[in-house]
Amino acid sequence: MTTEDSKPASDFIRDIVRQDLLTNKYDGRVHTRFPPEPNAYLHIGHAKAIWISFSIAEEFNGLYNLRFDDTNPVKEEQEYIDAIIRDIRWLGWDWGDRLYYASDYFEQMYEYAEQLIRAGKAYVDELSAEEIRDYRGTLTEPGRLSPYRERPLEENLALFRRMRAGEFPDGSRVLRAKIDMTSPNLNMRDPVMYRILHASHPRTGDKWCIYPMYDWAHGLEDSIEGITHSLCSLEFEDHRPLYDWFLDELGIYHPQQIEFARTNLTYTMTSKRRLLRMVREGLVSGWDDPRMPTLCGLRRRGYTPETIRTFCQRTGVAKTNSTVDIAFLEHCLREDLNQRAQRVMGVLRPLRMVIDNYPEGQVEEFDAVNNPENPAAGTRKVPFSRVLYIEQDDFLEEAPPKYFRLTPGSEVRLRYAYFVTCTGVVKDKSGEVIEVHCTYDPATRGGDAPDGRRVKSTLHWVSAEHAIEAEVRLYDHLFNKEDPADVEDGKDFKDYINPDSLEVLTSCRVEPSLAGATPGSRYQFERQGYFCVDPDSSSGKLVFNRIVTLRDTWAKIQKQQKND
RNA sequence: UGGGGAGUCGUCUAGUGGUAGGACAGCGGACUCUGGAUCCGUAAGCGAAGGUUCAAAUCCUUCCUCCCCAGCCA
Repeated sequence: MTTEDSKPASDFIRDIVRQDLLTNKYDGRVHTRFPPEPNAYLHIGHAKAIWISFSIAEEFNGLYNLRFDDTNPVKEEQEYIDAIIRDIRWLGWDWGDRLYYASDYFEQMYEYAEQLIRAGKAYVDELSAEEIRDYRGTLTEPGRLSPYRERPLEENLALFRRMRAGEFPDGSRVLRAKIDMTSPNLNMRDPVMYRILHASHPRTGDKWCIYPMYDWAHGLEDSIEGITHSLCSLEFEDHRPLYDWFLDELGIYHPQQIEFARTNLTYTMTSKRRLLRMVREGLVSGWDDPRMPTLCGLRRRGYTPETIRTFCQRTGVAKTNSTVDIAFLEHCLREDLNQRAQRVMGVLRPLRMVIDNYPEGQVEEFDAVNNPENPAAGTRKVPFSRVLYIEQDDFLEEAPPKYFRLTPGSEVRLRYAYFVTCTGVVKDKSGEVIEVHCTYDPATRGGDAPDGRRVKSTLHWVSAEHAIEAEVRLYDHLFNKEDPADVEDGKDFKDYINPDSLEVLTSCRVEPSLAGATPGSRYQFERQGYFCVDPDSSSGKLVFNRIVTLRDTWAKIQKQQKND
């Protein structure tokens, strides 16, 4: 990790683990797991959960498992399994041979269920889903006992076996734990352990028609794998008594569940349901749309795994609900990319510049630094000629205060090349400037004036004759509301989608050294931002995604001037 | 109005009876062949009220606010 902080993270979970190690609670073992349900793609929030579980195991010389919690075949698909594996690998985690599936434990879980029935702690209920809900009571009123609650053990056993055998239709019966219908914790009011689902499972096919519920399955999975610290998010706090109850009643190995707060990001939506909707309704191009907070989206956008891991570490672990400013993620990104990205010149919105006193047909090559943060990255040659392209933003006929770029009569530096002075412009019929004319000072070759005169600005440029065309996709936040999940009455989260989150520029010009750049490679276009070659690129046409802009103090000044 | 959690600068986070610190964002400045990077400076916080104590973010009491739970989802 090049950018990860050197000091080890410390938080309340690490404190607990340290304490457990001290008291030898699990024979000195630390073993965690990340248990995704394969019903969607992973997003930045999952990256945090993965980081918490995996980095803790790593730090304490423990082990970590990747385990698919595939207990609901109605929603789960192989596509998601494959994507999740790919994404976690990309983040840089290696679980060795410890890739598991809850479905591999179905038989064992079934046996445990029979054990509980024989112990008089579970029963087959024939109430309908609606009735069960009704019998459960409310937050303030206790529930009522199901009329099927006191069946003889043998009858429960027989019925449960027939459930497994497929003798009953979906929804007709469930297996319930017999706990306490008056518990103030609703999860303890005889929770459902198994439901009948005649659905084909991505891994077990049609072998099963009863599937375990989360609360019943999860502790068993942890127990079977010998997990020591089962880390999950806050909403499962209420479920912990149930997690404990099942394991205690069964008398089997008992890991401890510890809950932490999820990490949210401003201007970002991480609800699986809504992300799925955006994909299905075509609001984005897919799970890997570079605007998506999914790991594959961030990857395609150009984020590095190191950035994400650093971000996870620096935002910390706590039990307080938190929403981190996305600017912090972007800060981690820039910090990382600044160190590693090769510099290059690219003009997004080309404006033709003619240097009138530069010899026609002449071409010079200038040495350009590949990465000022890393001298070992060396230099490259950039061709220069009489006709160039500069950025439209870098010329203004009437310059506002503090505008240091090119303006009639002003002198600026063309990066690595010469000082040029603007002598005039050419306009089209509508009065739009379509060409600027300059003269250059041959004495400033390389970019420095021997007489010591200074310019206030340095512009990037490309030689018109040598530049290659490219498409550049400019991204902005997908939502224009700080908390898009906070949907006001009568609105839909779609109302908060930023209509300007994507701008496609098709006639950009980049320096010739970029020819042959491969998808996934990242560059800094000087003065503009970081860009990543998109897989949509073909041999004849480069497509870049803007990962993030450079910090832009001029944009800030402009904003202030606009407000004044 | 049941139960479970959480409240420290705008945001995230340290602190565990002894000077409330860091980071991002903000503001100001230096430097600069990227208005980048870097560097320096600056403003800003213990949810409230009582109590214990020489001393409280920290311990006690009461209150307030926010989040989660009534799936045969996870």
